[in-house]
Amino acid sequence: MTIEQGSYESPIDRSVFDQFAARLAGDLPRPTVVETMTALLRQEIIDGAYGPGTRLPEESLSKRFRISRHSLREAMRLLVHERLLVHETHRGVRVRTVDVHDLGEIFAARRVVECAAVERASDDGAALAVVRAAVREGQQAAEAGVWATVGTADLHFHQAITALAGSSHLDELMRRLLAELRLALHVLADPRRFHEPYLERNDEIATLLERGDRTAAASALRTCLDDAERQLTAAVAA
Amino acid sequence: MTIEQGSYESPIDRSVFDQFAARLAGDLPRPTVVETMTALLRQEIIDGAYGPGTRLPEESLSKRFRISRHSLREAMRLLVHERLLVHETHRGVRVRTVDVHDLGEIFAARRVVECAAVERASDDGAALAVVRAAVREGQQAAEAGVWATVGTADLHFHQAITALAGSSHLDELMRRLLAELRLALHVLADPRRFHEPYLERNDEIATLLERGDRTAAASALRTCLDDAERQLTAAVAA
DNA sequence: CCTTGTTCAACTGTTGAACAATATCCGGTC
DNA sequence: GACCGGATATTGTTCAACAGTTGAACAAGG
Repeated sequence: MTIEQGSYESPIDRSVFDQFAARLAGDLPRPTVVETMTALLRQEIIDGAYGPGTRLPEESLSKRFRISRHSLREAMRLLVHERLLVHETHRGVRVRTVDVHDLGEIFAARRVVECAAVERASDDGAALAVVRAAVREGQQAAEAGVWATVGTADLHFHQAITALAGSSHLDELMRRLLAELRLALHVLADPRRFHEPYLERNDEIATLLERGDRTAAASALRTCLDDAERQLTAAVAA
Repeated sequence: MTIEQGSYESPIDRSVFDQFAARLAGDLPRPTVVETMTALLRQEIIDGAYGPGTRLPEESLSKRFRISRHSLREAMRLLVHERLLVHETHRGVRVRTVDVHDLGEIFAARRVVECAAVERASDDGAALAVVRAAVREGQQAAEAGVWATVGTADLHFHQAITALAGSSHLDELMRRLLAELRLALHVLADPRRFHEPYLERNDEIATLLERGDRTAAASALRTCLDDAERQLTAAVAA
């Protein structure tokens, strides 16, 4: 996997921006330009629209979406804060590249948070139902053969696991960790080979949780995380 | 405790800004205006310079520090992202007010993270030394009678506890949780009465950790957190 | 008395232009 | 090929301007 070092160029995309703004406007008042831009950029980045390390020059991007440099800068600053972009003074921002060390830190945090969530899970039927739903989401995507969606479902599964702890702060932390992790997922050569085994393993974890056997669930979860870290580390190192 | 609803006004303070920038410049190249402003505002907020709910109008603040509205906006947006400020479209930003519900969420996350850190602590002598140092910092501040510093030392203690997990992500989460918590600490009528008992309790936890008795340490820590939450909840509710 | 416009001042959201500061590229020199 | 100076491109920062909203004061009407 080569590292994309160029910078993204494109003609005017104001329509994409407006469309995204409309989608955000689903509920409350018209979203702000900065809010829209932040959400749009975030989506594009985690979708892998700009390979790791890609420069995002202020002028081209602001022209592309027909927004001012100021609004764009505010949006990018937020994404830097979320660790999806990295910023160097007078050198601009680039899409974050997740290296082996980063992976280690991500999984270290995940082990603590997810395992704790499982061990201390309250008997919350609703929260467990979300876990089960994520498992099914993955199985259906697998039947349809859409392996990218299987990957997304796997992230949903772990987000649901975290939610068992009932802490919005931990939910938010996991949201960011998984977004960061998704950056690394783009380097996978064979998504199916990576994701498929976890369908059954997640199913088993969900079943153990439904039976109330938290210790066994935590143990299985920990093994999953260890394996995933090993595989991803190998993939990223290559 | 009355809730400050006014907005902060003050004459020009460019000197304060420059001084802070110089302090930040200790190591690397001259810090950016936005970086400086973010750090300065963050410090002022957690020091309680602007009571909870205080409005921070863009124009007065930017004039006060002689920086542009844009730079100020970027700084404030970051602090909103850190949950120290809250933002409402067209209504500006206010200093966050931590209510009883927020306290519950903060402590729920702290219980998970800190207890997990203690239970899974590696036998890292350096990390334990930091814990011990925080205990001593509190004891010395108590001897000097500076109870605000005792409170700060207590936060350092819990930060050091979290560091036992060896995860930069968890360290960062705890940094934010404790910053949020500090907002609530300002409502304490009698800091000494609140902080003093924890000097000995923290000492005991550190001792248990040094002996390698993680289970007992985790148990003691959990009790501490429960008590602190109860006290703070009562204080905030009043 | 309460509710419903109406008006106005204050503030935020957003943009464009301009200039300073710095990094990067490029050609010349040794 | 390594080092140096200047041209160029980007980022950092400010100022000025204007459209949109909010909040409050106030008038009109039931």
